[in-house]
Amino acid sequence: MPLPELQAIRQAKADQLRAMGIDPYPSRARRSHTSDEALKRYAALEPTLGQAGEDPEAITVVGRIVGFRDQGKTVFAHLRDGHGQLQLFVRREALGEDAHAAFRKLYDLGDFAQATGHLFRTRAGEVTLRVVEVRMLAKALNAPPEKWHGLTDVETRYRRRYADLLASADVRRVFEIRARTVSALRRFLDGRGYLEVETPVLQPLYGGAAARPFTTHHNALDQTFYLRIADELYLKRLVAGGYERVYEISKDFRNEGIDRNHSPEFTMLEFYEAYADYTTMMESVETMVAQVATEVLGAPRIPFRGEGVDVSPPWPRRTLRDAIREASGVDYVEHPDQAGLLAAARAAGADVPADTVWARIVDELLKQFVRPNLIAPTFLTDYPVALSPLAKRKADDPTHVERFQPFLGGGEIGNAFTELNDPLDQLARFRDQQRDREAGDEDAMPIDADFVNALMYGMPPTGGVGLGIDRLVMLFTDQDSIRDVVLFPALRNLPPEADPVVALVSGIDLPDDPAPPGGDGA
RNA sequence: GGGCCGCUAGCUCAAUUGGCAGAGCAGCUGACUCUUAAUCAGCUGGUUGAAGGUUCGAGUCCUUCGCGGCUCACCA
Repeated sequence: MPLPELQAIRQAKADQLRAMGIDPYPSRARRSHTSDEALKRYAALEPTLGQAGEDPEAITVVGRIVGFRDQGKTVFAHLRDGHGQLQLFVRREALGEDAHAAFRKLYDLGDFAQATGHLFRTRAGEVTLRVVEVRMLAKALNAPPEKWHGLTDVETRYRRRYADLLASADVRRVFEIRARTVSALRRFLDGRGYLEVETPVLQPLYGGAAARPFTTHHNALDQTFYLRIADELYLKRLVAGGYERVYEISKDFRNEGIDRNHSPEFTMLEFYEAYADYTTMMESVETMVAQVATEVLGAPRIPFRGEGVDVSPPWPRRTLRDAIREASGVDYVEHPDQAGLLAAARAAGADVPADTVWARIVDELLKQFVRPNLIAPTFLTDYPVALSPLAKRKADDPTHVERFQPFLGGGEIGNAFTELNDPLDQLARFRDQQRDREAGDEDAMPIDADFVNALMYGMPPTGGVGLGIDRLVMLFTDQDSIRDVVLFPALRNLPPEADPVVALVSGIDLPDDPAPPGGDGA
């Protein structure tokens, strides 16, 4: 048998259609109404219709067959399109005996079909199409997942997202919200005069974040390239070049662990504004998130764990130092050396390895004591300079930089600062990074001489923000895992011999000399 | 990478202390003129993730491997 049983049965039905002169994969479809347009049409028409309650005019709809209830002379089916679904009422006397028999025997759940007929309301009250003509648009060989439970195995859902999507309206909704969120962010920035730009994904030198890159190779140039870990340094070059407001929505890549909050490729929004500083950018962020939430979700409120969290501006602002001090009792400013801070952190109950560097201990205090409680939107501001090699120092406190991170739902959704535009300070910070790098810190940034050169031409005072789009979408859709807001999350390859899809497809025997499309078997 | 848990029919799930691998959905055959998780009768469908081992006998116990989830470490 060329196909497993279930697929072979459907393939045989396709062949029967061909034998009847019907192409099971026609090139064109016709539709006069989407499902929601049909429902609206009937709602508007119903009061004017007589006793019969039937639309005298025929309409044509298309979609996938998602329900099929055969009662002999009558078949009820549901056709789902991108806008909803519509019930079909398929009667023998309306369709003719042969067409009716063909519909009953040769159409299956999952097939795409086109139906023409008249709208009416059934006794059970559902607006339904009384079908006078039906046509196959695409025969499905695989049966759809179980109609009530859908796909529950998360691995299968991620590997075969198409099956997940066709089985689950909830999953489809998540990615619709994602798309609308990205488009609302664009609208917000476009409306404020930002220019959307595209900077290199393949970079000869990576930078702009503390992370390990993916490395690749260009054959013709015989040169190593890195997949970008951030857009920051390129976008600031553009500000130095004279654009006052730029943004990019980019896939960034970090060669690090994968977990609920981390994907090796993820989507980041970065935007930079000349003559702004980090306080301006805080206003932009809180306004943007609230406005986008209103546009996408209907209110400035995210559905956090079923509870909901208000994201209306203004968001409270607290310095990192105060937040840590209040939550843990540790004032890191009083412990400028590693040993002292380590002892204080441990005394406060933090779990910190003995060899943790000073800046990382501060980060641990933030993570362990502060972050989990930041459910309502909050800006933490003013970070120690050691944590932020691209941010500008505070004028009144050179040990801290003008940086903030927006927190929401117990996690950070971004990172922002008044950008460092002093070329020599930037060079010094790069050199510090270089020293960390030589000391074995693989995440430390390499020196980007060309970026320093750009700053030497002069970059205006600038505020910049990076926002994690995946995390924002997780909050907007109340999903706990980044994999549930990424359509095709990165997964380890199955060995071919263990992959059921490879087994299915490699087991298919095709005719030696396949007939031209639509011609075989006819 | 470490620890814990999981993998049974196309899909969703069962299977007592180790004792004949089952059900629902889907599918096939048939019945049925307003159903909507339609219903009714009958039927098909399995290398229990893979390979070894223990045993009279393994879905179940042991070992190794594969993939996934959670978690810790690293990070946004």
